[in-house]
Amino acid sequence: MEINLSLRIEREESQDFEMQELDDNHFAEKEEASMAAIGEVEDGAPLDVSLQDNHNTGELSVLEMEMNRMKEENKVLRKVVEKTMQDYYDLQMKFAVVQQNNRQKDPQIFLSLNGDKQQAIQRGSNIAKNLQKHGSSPLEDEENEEELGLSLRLRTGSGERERKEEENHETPNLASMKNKFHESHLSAITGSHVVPSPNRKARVSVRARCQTATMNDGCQWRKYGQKIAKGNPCPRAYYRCTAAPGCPVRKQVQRCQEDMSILITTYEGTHNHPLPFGATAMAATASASAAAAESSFTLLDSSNPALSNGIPSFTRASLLHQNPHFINHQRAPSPAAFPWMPSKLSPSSNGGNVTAIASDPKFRVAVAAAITSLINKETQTTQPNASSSSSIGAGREL
DNA sequence: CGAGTTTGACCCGCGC
DNA sequence: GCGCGGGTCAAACTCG
Repeated sequence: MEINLSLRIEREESQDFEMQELDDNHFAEKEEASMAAIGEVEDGAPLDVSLQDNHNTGELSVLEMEMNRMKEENKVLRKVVEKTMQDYYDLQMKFAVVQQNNRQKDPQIFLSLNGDKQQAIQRGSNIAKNLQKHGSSPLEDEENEEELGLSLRLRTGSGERERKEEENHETPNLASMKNKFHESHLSAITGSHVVPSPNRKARVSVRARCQTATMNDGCQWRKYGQKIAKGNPCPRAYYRCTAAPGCPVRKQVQRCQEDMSILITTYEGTHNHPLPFGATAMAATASASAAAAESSFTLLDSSNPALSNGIPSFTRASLLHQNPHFINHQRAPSPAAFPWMPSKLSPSSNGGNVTAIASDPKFRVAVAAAITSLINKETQTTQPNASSSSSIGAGREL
């Protein structure tokens, strides 16, 4: 199974734009008010002292009113940001569950963020269509990824073959792309021949336009090796997660040969410790993938008491690994709980690319669209369940 | 001095 | 069996 999450991020973040617009309005209004005050002073040619006092106090009151209004708006904006984060986290949890349920049905999931919300929603409906047609072709993906700001690919297939496919994907040429196209369609037609291996590890490949050496994903990494991979002059760097001792998660970072501005980061394994909120976005998919691999064995037993509340225990366990607050609050952890979290949950904060993505309303729309299409498909093929309907609700709410 | 990076050596799987 | 290539190790080095 391969799930492809592609996140398209426009350079101009809408929220930033809105904030900017808001600020501009404030400045315009403020300027207007002060200009009006000045105008009054200028119009009133004889400058009486008491009159000037009146003007000063009037200006002060106008400014105070402005400040109060700005405070109110700041509060509202803060609430919006908080709600966005909370919604995203909830969706993330639900997505992991849904993805687990669909692991054998859907070859690819494609999320995109590009342009306005309407486009995102339209793309969301395209997702559903693509899903019904065994997912978008690799060629389309390739074309799409050319436009990408960031793409997230999740795979749970067995090691070497997929690794080679990934190599092909990273250094595409016409022949290999043709082969891949043919291969994927063949496998889609004849059914998946990827036999789950007990030793396989979940791999999540993220492609992002990034000028820095590595993408800031909220985690703590230590470099342990570097290699020049064949066919790519750019060295591949190997990182190990050092956020907790013994954490098995590793990542490989390599620049795309075709476009040096694209950074390909491949994550492997599941974190054995709580993650900063930003990092959970990627870890959730990796963990869900790992859970899917595990489920091949644990779910074989229908009498397995692991299932409760519609959430398989391993899924909940993996969620708990990432966030111990899941049971108690089912929402984003407070910064106090995780001191390394960025204290300001604003899209423009330096908490990492993922944090910015997570708080992007377009991302929410795209996630909602993808989840909705997934669930729609699921309800068509299987019986509806409680988590699905709640997810739909969440999706619609977004 | 501890943590992180660099880099050559080594291990292992795979194809021929 | 051998060579190749990807992945990892570990000593040396750097940096704060």
